[in-house]
Amino acid sequence: METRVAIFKALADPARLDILEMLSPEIRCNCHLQDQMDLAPNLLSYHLKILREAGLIVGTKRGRWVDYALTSQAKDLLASALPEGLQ
Amino acid sequence: METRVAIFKALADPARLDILEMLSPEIRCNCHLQDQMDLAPNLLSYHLKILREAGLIVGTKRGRWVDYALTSQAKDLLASALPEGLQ
DNA sequence: TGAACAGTTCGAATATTCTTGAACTATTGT
DNA sequence: ACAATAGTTCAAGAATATTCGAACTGTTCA
Repeated sequence: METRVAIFKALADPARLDILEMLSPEIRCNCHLQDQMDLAPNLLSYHLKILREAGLIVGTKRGRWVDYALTSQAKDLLASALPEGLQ
Repeated sequence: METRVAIFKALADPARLDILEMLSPEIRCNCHLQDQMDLAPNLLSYHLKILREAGLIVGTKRGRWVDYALTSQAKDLLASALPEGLQ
């Protein structure tokens, strides 16, 4: 149940929805998100962390940068978090 | 965009997920929810209001009671709120 | 009419989340 | 080694959301 709530909390923020849009379906380095989003770098990190902890995205280091992408289970995770009647 | 966020905020709470489950797909009077949920009546009202304002449920008065049901658009609303890659 | 009941609304207290600024880690290039 | 850069973490304050208790509206039934 906690997982379900964490997923919806993760989605319940404009900045995080924007991030998810940018990762759909492409992989983006943090630096690219940074350029597009007009957010302080630490705030961007904060939002990325929440999405990561919800299991929706994953980041892999590449030199100085981090590439973020939707996880392969993101779709399923979300689907199974939805209440019965809304699927 | 505000609508999208409101929908996910509405889903981001255990009590509200429980309520939605109970309304899937049946119509339930507030009194039934009350019996099942071990929540103070005013708190239940609070959560119902948030779901109502997000457009997910609708309440119709019947005598002293109120029957709650998922709205006909609930599913579509949610679908169109999801980010591209998670549909 | 008036008492009992179902549900909602209000204001204040509490808890949670978001934002800010500064300090920190790790990598690159000189 | 040093300076510069990309990104993260931390502590605090600000903004929101949730909870609690009490008061309120409207309906039923005697």
